[in-house]
Amino acid sequence: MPVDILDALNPSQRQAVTAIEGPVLIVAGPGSGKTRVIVHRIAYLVDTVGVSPHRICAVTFTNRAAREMRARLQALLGSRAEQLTCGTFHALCAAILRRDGEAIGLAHNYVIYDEEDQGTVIKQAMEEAKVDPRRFPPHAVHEAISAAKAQLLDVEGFRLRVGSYYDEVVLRVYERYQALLVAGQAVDFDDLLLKTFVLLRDHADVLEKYQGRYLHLLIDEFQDTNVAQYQIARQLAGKYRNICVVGDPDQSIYSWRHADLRNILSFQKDYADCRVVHLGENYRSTQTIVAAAQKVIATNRQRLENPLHTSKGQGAPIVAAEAYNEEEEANWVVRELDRLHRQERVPYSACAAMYRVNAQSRALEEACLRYGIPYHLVGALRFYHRKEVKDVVAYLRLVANPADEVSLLRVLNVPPRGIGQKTQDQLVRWARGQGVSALDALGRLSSDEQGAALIPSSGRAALLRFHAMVQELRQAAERLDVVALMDLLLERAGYRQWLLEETEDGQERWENITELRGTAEDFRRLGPQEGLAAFLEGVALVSDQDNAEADRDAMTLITLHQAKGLEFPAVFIVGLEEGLLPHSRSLDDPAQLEEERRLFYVGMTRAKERLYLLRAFRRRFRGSGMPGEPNTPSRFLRDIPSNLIAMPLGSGAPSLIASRRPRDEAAVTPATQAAPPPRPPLKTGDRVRHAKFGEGIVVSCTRSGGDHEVTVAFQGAGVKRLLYSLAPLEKVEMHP
DNA sequence: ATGTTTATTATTTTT
DNA sequence: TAATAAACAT
Repeated sequence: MPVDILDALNPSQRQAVTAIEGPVLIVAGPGSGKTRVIVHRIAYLVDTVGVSPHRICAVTFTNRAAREMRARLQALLGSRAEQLTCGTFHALCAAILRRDGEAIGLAHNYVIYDEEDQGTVIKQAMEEAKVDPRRFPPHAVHEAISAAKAQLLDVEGFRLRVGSYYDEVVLRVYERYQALLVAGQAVDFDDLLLKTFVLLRDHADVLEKYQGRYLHLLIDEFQDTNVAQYQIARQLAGKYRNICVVGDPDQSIYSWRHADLRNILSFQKDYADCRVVHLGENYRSTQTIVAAAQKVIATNRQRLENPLHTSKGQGAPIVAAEAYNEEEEANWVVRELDRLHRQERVPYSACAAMYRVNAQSRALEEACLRYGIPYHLVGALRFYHRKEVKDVVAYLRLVANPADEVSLLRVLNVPPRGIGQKTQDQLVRWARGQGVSALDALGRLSSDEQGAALIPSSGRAALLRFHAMVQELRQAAERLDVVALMDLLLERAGYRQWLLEETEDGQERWENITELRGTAEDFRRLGPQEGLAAFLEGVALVSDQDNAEADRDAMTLITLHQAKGLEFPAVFIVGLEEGLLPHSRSLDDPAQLEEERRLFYVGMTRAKERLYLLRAFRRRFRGSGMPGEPNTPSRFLRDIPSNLIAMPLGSGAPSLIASRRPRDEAAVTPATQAAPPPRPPLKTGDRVRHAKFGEGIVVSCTRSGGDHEVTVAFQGAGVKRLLYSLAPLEKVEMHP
């Protein structure tokens, strides 16, 4: 019902939803109901205006966001939501290329290389181009190529832009790199965009097909799009010009992924008639938090004014505190969390700790473990990055696409088959000489005596056996679905047995394979060939598995980058120190410094009710012994008006953390809550009394961090592990 | 061919 | 610290 769709919206939101003709730019501050607007806009288009969902394309930045959007639309539109095109730019492009890529010479069964694969190809390319990987780190060269592709510069385009010796080196590698991808019928992430752009540019019929289909185009997180993505969007919107982009320049934090803020300016220039809607009402955070965040972001020079206001109450003051080191900092967080949980009935899941670099999660994790607080670490070890998962995927890729040399070399000797580096090198060289793929070269081994002579006889038999196995799998792939194929492969390759019997943590790793098998189940219904292709595409594009235990009441540990788009009633931002938040790598560049500030802004605006800003006086860097240099408080703290900041809990003195003299160490109030606990309070054999568990005997008492972990065998309640500082423990004197 | 030791080097990471 | 890669030994 149309009334419902518009009813729950404020005037500017309503404007954003109903402005359906022509180009629209929605500037949406944090917590302003951005997702809500997008979802309602689509529902409005379908329900009220009568646009077929088939003709709407919504682009998001993560698969997670796409899934969420689809789910919310399902609630509003029911099964009609299924016809909607909704996904990331990469997924959209992958689908277009799968359908029409042949027009630009892309095999229908092309593979998508992930970062690791791309790395191997780069190294190969550097070797061929005779570039010393020690002088030119492969990662940096790849980065340069990736940046070029994001600006839509292919090899020829880049050649024209070469302006330094370094560029020239990059160019040489770029040429080889691209040739290797083509030979393997493979694309990298950047190619998905670049090749789609080229396809739409050079093939009017294909362009017409997609332009004609998409009557409405919506792009979320527009501030984080790169040039290639923007240009593709322009192509798709070329016919109807109904393009709606939503973004917030102040939350642009991915310039290092080639996001280009100038896209917003370009949009206003390219679509001079575009309507601009500002969503400035924040429905998320208290006045205190909004005001502080506004002050912080207002310090940036490169900025469009975008005032934000909230109708919420003033709320609690922001708490800023200094701990002695990262361990105490983490303890402070966890103790306060525990206090919130007990005194104010705040669930753990309402709280998040955010940090600049992943390494900071460790201290927090340890503190959680120490205090028995459940936590959920976001994005730690990614499922599809695990060796065993990648191995199986490589086998499947090889079956789907025999030209994929990277995958072949990955699994050729996994499990070990006695095919060493030397044999592999020989094989590759011979294949190159013959101008065939490595797998085809294997096929020729038995008949070609000359070629065979190049391979040591010991390896030859193993190679032939491997080839026979792959051929068998390829035949089986014609009739077996993905799951059955996977099962066959695991047996024939001896992978299962090897994993379980020969490797460390074999059991655990096998379970990961089982999980992978589980995700493949969804692709069964697509039938043999289709299912395999779709599965591989999904694996390449959906690198995050957020099937994490969402039902558990646990606090969230997350990087500031990953936190974008989320919200929590209580947020702890840790590591507010010069060199960490602003990160040392951005200190010398004003533009990067502004991005660091935006990152902090993103973090602050995740908080609904409570915001804690922590820092450590000394911080150890990657285990380098003990002390760590004294830290200077982050310059960002200076931007927060002191009347919005409370003194640290438990501290008698007023906090001068937000003072204009942050270098004045004496002015900084230490967080007394994080004070070190007493000396070893108990020893094994001591008799203690606990308020709840009654009497017991100390089994052990060990230092854990700044605290003491006491294991006690209680008479009635069994063995418990307790923290001395928290548990209501009392020593019972043995004898008079 | 493969296992072991030492050297090196560290942001962020939606795809 | 810890992860990875190159060098080295078996």
